[in-house]
Amino acid sequence: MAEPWHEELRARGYRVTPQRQLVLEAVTALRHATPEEICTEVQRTARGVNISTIYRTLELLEQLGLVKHTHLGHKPPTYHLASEADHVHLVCRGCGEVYDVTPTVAKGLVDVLEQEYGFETDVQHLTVYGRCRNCRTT
Amino acid sequence: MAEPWHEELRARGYRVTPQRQLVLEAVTALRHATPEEICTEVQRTARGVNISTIYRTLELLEQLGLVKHTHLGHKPPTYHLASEADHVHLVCRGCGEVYDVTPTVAKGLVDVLEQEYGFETDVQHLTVYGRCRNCRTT
DNA sequence: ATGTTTGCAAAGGATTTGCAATAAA
DNA sequence: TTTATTGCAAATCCTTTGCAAACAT
Repeated sequence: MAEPWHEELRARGYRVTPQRQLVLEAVTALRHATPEEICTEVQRTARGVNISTIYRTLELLEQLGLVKHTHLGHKPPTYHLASEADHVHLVCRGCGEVYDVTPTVAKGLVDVLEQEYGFETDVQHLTVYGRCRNCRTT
Repeated sequence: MAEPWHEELRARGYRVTPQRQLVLEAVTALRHATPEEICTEVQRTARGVNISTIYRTLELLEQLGLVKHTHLGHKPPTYHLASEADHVHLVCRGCGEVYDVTPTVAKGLVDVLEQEYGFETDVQHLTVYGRCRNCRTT
């Protein structure tokens, strides 16, 4: 229970609550989960937790730099741990699967945008849509 | 008024209405506009047009392949003409500006994903977040 | 005339907010 | 005790849907 982020919270005048711990655990366990899905996961342990608490907690955790969110197509934003190695998301239009791949795949893109447009790419938020190997053959 | 898509519509049993023409004109004029913004634009000419008509029309026009939509961050989907040359979107986190750039910037990325992961990239739906030249210097 | 399309109002899903009660410090 | 946090309900925002009236063909 002596997790480092507990002190981080208190130092900023926030409080460590069971709800906040559970949300962080859920984000850790689920990877790329929507608020709704996180809520369901949290409620497996603590039934009473309200969806609005989930939203407020995710906002706080993101502010603290513990989690991040991405927009994957139509669906609500999905959250994942910030500490996870940075990755690029591949979203398959066929099966809907989300794959994480190394940011190095985007090196060429990043370099071109930098040189040609002076644009600094946020690689961690890069999402690529398309068709995965499985769905292309079927 | 003898636009080619009019026949296309009728051929499929749909009807050519003022609302549909206005929506297409608005999408043409605005580029990357949300349904809300398109509605406002349309209403400058025809006040009575309802937002639900905008949604239904955009859905129809997209089905016909005349317009496409993209998800740009938090905001509602934005629509643009399908006939516009394909492009990659650069979204600046600083000023919110959306830049269109040639899909060739993604060649490296596309090739790597193809070779390493067997993933077929949908370049037209690629959106890159980051900071534009202006916002980096300021 | 016939069947599509529209405007309106109501329903829906996701997210936010106000507030009194609860719990962390 | 003090004040941040929670649960609840209501409010908002965006989008969809049902339906009768209006319009394109």
